[in-house]
Amino acid sequence: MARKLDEEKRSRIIDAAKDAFGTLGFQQTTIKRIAAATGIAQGTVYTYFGSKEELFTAVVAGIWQRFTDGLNEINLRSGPLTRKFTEFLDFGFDLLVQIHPLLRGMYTEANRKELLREKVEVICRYIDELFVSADAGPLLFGELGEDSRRFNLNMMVSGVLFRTSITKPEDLNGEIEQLKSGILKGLGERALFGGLS
Amino acid sequence: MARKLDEEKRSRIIDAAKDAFGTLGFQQTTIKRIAAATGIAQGTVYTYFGSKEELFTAVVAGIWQRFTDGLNEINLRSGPLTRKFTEFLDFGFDLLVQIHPLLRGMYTEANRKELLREKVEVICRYIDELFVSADAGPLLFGELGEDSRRFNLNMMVSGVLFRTSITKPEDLNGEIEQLKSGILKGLGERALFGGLS
Amino acid sequence: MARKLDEEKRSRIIDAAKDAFGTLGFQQTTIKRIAAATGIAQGTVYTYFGSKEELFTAVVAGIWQRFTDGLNEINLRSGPLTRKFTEFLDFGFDLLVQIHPLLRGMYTEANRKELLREKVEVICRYIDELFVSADAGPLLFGELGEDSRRFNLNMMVSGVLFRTSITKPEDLNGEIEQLKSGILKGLGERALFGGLS
Amino acid sequence: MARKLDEEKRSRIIDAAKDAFGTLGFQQTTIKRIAAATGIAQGTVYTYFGSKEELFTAVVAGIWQRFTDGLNEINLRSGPLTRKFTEFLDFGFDLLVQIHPLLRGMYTEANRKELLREKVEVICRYIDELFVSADAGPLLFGELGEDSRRFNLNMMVSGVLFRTSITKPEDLNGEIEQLKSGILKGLGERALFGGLS
DNA sequence: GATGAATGAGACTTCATTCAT
DNA sequence: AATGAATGAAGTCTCATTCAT
Repeated sequence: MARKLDEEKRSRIIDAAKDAFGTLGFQQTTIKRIAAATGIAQGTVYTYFGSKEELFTAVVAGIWQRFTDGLNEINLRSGPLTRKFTEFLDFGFDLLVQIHPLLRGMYTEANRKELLREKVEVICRYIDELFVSADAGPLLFGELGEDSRRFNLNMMVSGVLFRTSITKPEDLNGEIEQLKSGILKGLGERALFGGLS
Repeated sequence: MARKLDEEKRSRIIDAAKDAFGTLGFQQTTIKRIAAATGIAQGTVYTYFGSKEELFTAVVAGIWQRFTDGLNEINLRSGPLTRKFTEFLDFGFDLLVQIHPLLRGMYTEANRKELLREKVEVICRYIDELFVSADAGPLLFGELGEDSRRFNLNMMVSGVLFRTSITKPEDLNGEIEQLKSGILKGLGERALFGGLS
Repeated sequence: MARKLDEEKRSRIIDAAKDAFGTLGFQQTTIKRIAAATGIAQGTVYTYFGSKEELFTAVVAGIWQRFTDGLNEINLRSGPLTRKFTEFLDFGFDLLVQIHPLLRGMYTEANRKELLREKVEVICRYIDELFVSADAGPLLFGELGEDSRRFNLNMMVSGVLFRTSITKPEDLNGEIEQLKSGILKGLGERALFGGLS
Repeated sequence: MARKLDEEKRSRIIDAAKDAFGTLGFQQTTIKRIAAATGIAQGTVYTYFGSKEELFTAVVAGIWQRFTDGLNEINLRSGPLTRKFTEFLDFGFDLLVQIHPLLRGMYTEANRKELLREKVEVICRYIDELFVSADAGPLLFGELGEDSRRFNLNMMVSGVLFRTSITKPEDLNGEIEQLKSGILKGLGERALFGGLS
């Protein structure tokens, strides 16, 4: 037998690619750089991924996979809404830190934009159901109707992604803290007004 | 007279650049294309702008200038909050349609990100003051505290920009209609609940 | 036994290579493709042939071997000139169909050209002897002297190879029919003029 | 005004390309090499020719143009068939020396093959008309019918091209001498037999 | 011996920028 | 000041060959 296709190497490439795409965006990232960061030859990247584009897609797919896996796991747990939502926030923002560098790269081409829009939709639906199933819809945005609630939720999620994507890596942790506490503070205030737990 | 000629040529370059950057993004836009669209020689672009990057910045600056000019003008008008805000929305989204293609290009480099963050801040402050000075803060996001109101406002503005930037040009008008009506609907519902006008 | 396995694998490689070189030419043929077609690993090709070039040479050598074997066999048969020559034509053109795709690859490098020149020489000598030994030299190109006859013969053979090599695969059979009938028609007409059989 | 597109530079590129394509074939020839031989930057080649393929085509077109120009000029002259044909031979072979390196490159791709086949057709027609209009058809290949005469002529022209394309550059002059004298000798001998001048 | 992943040189082409005219 | 040809660095991807397994 010859050397086997190395799952670990594949994942090292993805990691390096994630960093690089993140730091420089899709266009400015070079295969050379990714290869160097992985410690392999340029050509070897093409053993694992057919093209730069394919590599990018694989990076995004991997992250999203981890995200949905995490959501499912959280859903299986029992516990009050507050805890579930906090867990969701922690998990989601943790992952966002990792996605962060990639977000920018996703604005660029039509198909990737579509990808992103779709993901946002999924996230919003997840959160909405979380609250509605706990009979706590108003916690989200007060006594608005369903449409308005969903609209505001979508804006909120979109806003988080936007602010994240225009934040420099070194400021990211601080920014995320602010976002989290901003969200939770709003929930808390509404709970006060609405007498919800 | 020569000066006037120059200014006019400079602005023709900026116009062509705006279109091109918009259609293709920063990276894929070539100076050659911009020059051709302007009807001048490639080299001449460098008489007016030191580099592609500088040209991009100038394009953004131009748009922003028009935006703040517009805001000031609206402010000078008198009228009820509702009308002012509607005018603001109309004006802002109109401009957004024009910026739209450029937004993407602004996520890419550190300095551009900072630029964008700054602009968002300005917009939020403007809206907040618009409502607060009309004594209509709660219209925005209910009876939340000042911090939460500002946070939600920022998320809303960020969300609009995010959604806009992941929308394909051909879908843009529809998307903007949805955003506008979503915003106004929320305001309307809050007015009902709060008995505000 | 091991030896036998080897020989068989070697010849399978040659067959795949013949097809590949034929279809795509030397440059565009990849070792990977040949390996895949053979059902072995890329690296294994190098166990049997030192380089792509060497493999190409082996392919040509194999074909030529079959050609000379065929000629010898025809020579051993008895029969009138006409029949022998027709058999030669049929056999030669049959093989040519198989070589066809390779011909192109032989114009490229100096050593291969020399190879080709040499083969043409052999073919011409064979034909000339066939006719001369049957006392039918004039059939070939009329009452020309020996030198001229040989020259014309060489041109004819060269011409066949040339026309073949600029014929697209899908037109090859038609072209060969034309060449054959052109050759035979000439012989027939000369036989009429010269009263030869 | 800026530097003008330089016709002389263009032709220097073509010359360098002719040599390179000839020496190495289409595939192995690199733009880098051509640029270096011309003494310009690699990128500059693309100012004059859109692609390597386009450059190749231009090279061939240029040569063919000179060829047909030459034929027309010879046709305009008056004089006996012998002189005209000798002039044709001299001119044709002179040019062939220059084409020589390119011939190989023309066997490779379908469209180029078609090109070549077409050119051969033109040449044959020219020669045939030259002899027939001088009422000297039999000089070509004896008393054969029209079809056979044309067939043999085509084989002869094809044969010349074939032999030329498998001749190494350093042997080319010798080879051409042999081809010329072989052709002329055949004509001479037929003239003797047929009593033609 | 067989395997096929790894290598890395190198190919074509693009394009921001420069600079001779 | 305007022009646009020239530059050359750089990018993605291919592939013959090597070599660890």
